[in-house]
Amino acid sequence: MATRRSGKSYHHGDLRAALIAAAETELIEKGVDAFSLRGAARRAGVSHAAPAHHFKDANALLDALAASGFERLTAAMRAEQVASEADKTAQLVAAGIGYVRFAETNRELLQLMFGMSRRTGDDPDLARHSEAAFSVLVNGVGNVRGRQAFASEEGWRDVAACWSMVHGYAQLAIAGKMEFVTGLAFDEQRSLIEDLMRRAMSERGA
Amino acid sequence: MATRRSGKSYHHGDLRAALIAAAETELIEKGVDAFSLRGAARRAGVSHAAPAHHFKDANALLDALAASGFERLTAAMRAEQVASEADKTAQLVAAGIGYVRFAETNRELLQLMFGMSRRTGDDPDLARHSEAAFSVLVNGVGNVRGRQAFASEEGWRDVAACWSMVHGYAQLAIAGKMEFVTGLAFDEQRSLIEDLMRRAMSERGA
DNA sequence: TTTGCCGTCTTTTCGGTGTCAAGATAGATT
DNA sequence: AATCTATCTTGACACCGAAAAGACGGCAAA
Repeated sequence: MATRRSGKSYHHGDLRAALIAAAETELIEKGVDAFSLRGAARRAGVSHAAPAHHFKDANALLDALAASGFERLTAAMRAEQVASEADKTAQLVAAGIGYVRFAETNRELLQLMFGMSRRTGDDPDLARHSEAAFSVLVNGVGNVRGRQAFASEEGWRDVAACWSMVHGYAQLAIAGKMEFVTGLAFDEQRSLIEDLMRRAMSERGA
Repeated sequence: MATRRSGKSYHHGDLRAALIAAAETELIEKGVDAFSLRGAARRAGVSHAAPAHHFKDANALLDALAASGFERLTAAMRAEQVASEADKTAQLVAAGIGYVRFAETNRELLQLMFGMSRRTGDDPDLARHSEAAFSVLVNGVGNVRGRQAFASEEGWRDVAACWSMVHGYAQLAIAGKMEFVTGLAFDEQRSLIEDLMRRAMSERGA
C-alpha cells in the first residue's frame, strides 16, 4: 500500500499545513461546491480519515483556509497602501484597491471567506485574522477623519460605507455583473474603484 | 399541502412548482450546504429520482429557485418605492431599502442568488428575472440623473456605486458583520441605508 | 537499552447523496 | 381499443463525511 509516501515516514511531520495547502488547490480546481475533504486528503497523499486528527470537521479545515485567506487579504491591502502616495485618502483608496485585487485573483477563496457556506465560524484564528483585515479599513478611515470621529457614530458610518462599497463591488465583479460599466483595462477599473471609494467617504471631486 | 398525493394518483399534476416550493423550505431549514435534492423530493412527497424529469440537475432546481427569488426581490423593491415619497432620490433610496429588507428576510435565498455556489447559471428565466431586478436600480438612477446620463459613463458609474453599496451592505449585514455601526432598531438601520445610498449618489446632505 | 505509552495515520464500516438505467403507471393520441 | 409517451418508482453505482478500531513509530521513563 501507500504506507510510505515517496520513501518518507509513516508520520507526515506537518500534515496540518499540508492539508490547508491541499485544500486550497482542491477549492480552486473543484470549486466551493465540489470541494471534498477526501479530495484534499488525496492531494496531501494521506488517507481520507487522516484529517480528522487535525480538524474535527471538513468545515473546520475550510475555516483554517479562510483564516489564511484573511491573513493574505490584509497583506494585500497593506502592500497596495505602501505603494501609494502619502495622501491619507489615497491610502484608504489603495486599501480598497488591494481588497478588490485580492478578490479577483482569489475568487473561490473570497467566496469561502465571506459566504456563510461550508464553515463553522468558531475558529479563533479565523476571527483574529478577519478582525485584522477589518482594522486596516478602520485605520484608513481614522487617518482621514481623525480618531475622534469614532467617538460619535460618524466614523463608524464611514467605515460601513467604505466596506459595503468595496465588498459589494468585489462580490459583483467576481460574479461577472460589473461588465456594464468598464472594460477589462487595468487603469479603468482602478479609477472606477477610486471613484467609488471617494463616494463612500463623500469626497467625490467632480 | 402535498396537493393530492395522499393515496391519490400516481402522477403528481404540478410537480415542477411543488419541487421549487419544497426546495425553498429545504433550503431555509437545512441551509445552503446541507441542502439535498433527495430532501426536496421527500418534502414534495415523491421519489428521489422524480425531480430528474423536471430539472436535469440538482443545481438546475436551485437555478429555478433563484429565479423565483429575483422575481420577488424586484417586487420587494417596487413595493417599497410606491410606499415612499414622490421625491426621485427618495424613490431610489426606497429601492435600496427594499433590497436590504428582502435580503434580511431571505438570507439563505439571497446567498443562493448571488453566490456562485450550487448553480449552473444557464437558466434563461434566471437571467431574465435577474435583469429585471437590475433594471429597477437603473431606472431609479435614470430618474434622478436624467436619461442622458447613460450616454456617457457617468450614469453607469452611479449604477455601479448604488448597486455595490446596497449589495455589499446586505451581504455584510447578513453575515453579521455590521453590528458595530447600528443597533437592531428599525429606524436606525433605515437612516443608515439612506445615508449610504446618498453617498453612493454623491448626494450626502450633512 | 529496553519497555510501554500515546499521538498519528490507516482500514473498515455506516448512512446519506447525486445520477443513471430500467421498469411501472396513467393520461393522451391514433 | 391499442398504442404511445411523459411521468414517477425502484434499484444500482460511485462518492462523500464521520466514527470506530487497528497499525505504526516517536519518545520518555525505567
